[in-house]
Amino acid sequence: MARTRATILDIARELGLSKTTVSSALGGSGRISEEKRALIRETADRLGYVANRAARSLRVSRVGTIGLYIPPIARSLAFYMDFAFGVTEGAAAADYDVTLFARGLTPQRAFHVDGVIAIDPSPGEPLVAALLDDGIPTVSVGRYTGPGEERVLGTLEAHHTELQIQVLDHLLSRGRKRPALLAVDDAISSSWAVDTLNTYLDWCRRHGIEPRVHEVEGNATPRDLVSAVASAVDTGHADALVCGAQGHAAQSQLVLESRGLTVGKDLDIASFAGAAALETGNPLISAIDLAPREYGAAATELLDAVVRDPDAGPVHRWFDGASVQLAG
Amino acid sequence: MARTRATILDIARELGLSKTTVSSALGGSGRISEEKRALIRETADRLGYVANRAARSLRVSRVGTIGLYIPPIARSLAFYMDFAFGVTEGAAAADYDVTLFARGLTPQRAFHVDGVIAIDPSPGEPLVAALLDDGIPTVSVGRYTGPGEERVLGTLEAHHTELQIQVLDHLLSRGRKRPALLAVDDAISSSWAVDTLNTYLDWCRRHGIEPRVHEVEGNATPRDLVSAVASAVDTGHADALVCGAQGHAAQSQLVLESRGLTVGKDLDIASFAGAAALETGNPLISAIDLAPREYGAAATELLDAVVRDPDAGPVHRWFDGASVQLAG
DNA sequence: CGGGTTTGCGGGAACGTTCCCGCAAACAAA
DNA sequence: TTTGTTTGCGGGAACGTTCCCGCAAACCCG
Repeated sequence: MARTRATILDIARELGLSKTTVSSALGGSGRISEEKRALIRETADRLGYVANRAARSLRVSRVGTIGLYIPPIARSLAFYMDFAFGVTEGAAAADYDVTLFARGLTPQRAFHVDGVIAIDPSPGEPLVAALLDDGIPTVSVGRYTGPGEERVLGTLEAHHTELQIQVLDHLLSRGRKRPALLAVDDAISSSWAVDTLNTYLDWCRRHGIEPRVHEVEGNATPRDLVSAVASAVDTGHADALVCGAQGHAAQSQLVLESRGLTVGKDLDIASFAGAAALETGNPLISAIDLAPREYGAAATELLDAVVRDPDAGPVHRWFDGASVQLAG
Repeated sequence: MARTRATILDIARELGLSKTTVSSALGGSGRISEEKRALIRETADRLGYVANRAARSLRVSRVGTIGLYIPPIARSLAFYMDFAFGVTEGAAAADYDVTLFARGLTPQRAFHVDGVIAIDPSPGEPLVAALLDDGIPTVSVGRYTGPGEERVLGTLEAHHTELQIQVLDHLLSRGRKRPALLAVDDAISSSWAVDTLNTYLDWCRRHGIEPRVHEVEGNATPRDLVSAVASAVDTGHADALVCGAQGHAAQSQLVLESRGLTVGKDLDIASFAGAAALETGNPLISAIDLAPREYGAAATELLDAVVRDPDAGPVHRWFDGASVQLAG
């Protein structure tokens, strides 16, 4: 119940040393004999010492915290959640804390971080614009276009296009010549949604395949999805469904199997937005695994780099951890 | 690009006052004339002043941060995500930051918070146990049973049982006398999962109804769900499906509608774990809306209370924001 | 053995706040 | 006028670190 933690001075007193000695012993710097260093370390964790972060921050004017901005999109939350965990893990490794930024957060609070990671920021997002305007070191995961975009210090991107083409090629190699795209009708179209549609259309053109695009609302009801799948299969004679929204692939499988169709035999299903529990790892669905945890960790690493050297100019990195999982 | 923020001293110099005066003017305390207070406030935000949190924390030995522990469960992430946003909003109102605790976080870091909110902590969770052991003020959302449970300072619970009974009663009032429970086979059975099953069994007994429990794996494949639904409907002759896992209600609707059955007419569907985009707000599905954002905000409020008065003894609160949305 | 260099450690200031005082001026009560 | 109280503000210390110094003792080399 001891509500006051041991300080560096307690350790010093205990050993008859000075706070300077203790500090440098614990910090690794300075010239200290090895025996003393070991002794200090030992008593430090005997007393349950843990450095006061506020004091350190005040002194070194580095907060040790990164902000994480997550867009308030109802779908694909699972991806963001995993991403957030990845950020947290990467941050712990680099001795950062992660604080959550929700939309509507007053930019005031943003000053208490060393930098922020914004995942899929939509162009109109005022918080991100405010952060950039205030000169907070910011890393964008996925391209950010919008006010202040020239001040984004780092951008991390995955090879979406290449991976999507791999998936489409794989369907083709399995003889599926009429893949339909169940695209998301994205009001605040992120760069990802736009790119995805273009990739599909391009691919169709290059292969002389007639594109079949079926738009699905962002928060479609099950009934909506049933009819979308029905129109793709029955009317459009699709022999493969390519889903743009997380969860839709698994849901489409439900629809097809309930109708007596066997996925992998009668039809194929693929997902461009994998990483859902029911999609990635499902042997019947070809999916892109964005590896959200590793993605998040990579974002942290990038942020750390630009925080350490803010004048390096905008840096762009590719994330190589994403992969495709091909079915059949 | 000014990387050094204005301090309280800058304001003082600018106005020829002392730091004490500026501090108390901004903090609201002290005896200051109203004109001076206004003047100080004005120049403060002219200079873009924002208080240095580290300095304040050091002085008042209050960090201004709460930790949020989220269990690493693959399903119902959407609920946790919304809950997290709710915590963030509530925290902002009470001038807290929220830092994310993932499992595997070294308890060391936990010292940098004023308290932590643990949502649905499983009994074996070592991080939560460590937090309690270290005397960190902890609020549990849902009952925590496990090592150190007597040190939990606050518990927030929703009226799960009552709400679930309401849902079952509603089904009965619509003439559904054979409701089947699609229960989650929860390895680390949370208090919620256990309570839910008991509620259903109790209710059946009281109404002289034969219980129909169909266990579904935590991360069931679509194919698993299809067969679970099929066995409930075809073999068990269920006239209503009650789903325990988030997302299963919407998915069951997909299955039924694909088979040509109309939800709300041929069969009913209800969800005990609402708050998913496709369930709550779906007029065909009776669902419990846990109101995750408000739930999170309430958790913050409770934590704030126990942090302010840690010696008040364990406090238990009911969350009254949850509701049922009845279909038909 | 005398000069210089290295080693091991301590003193003190600083980071930006808050808060306890003190103190003069103004004001009220006697 | 005298005494007491309120008002408005400032000085200084403290929170726990880190980091720049300084300074003895030990060591090295010729």
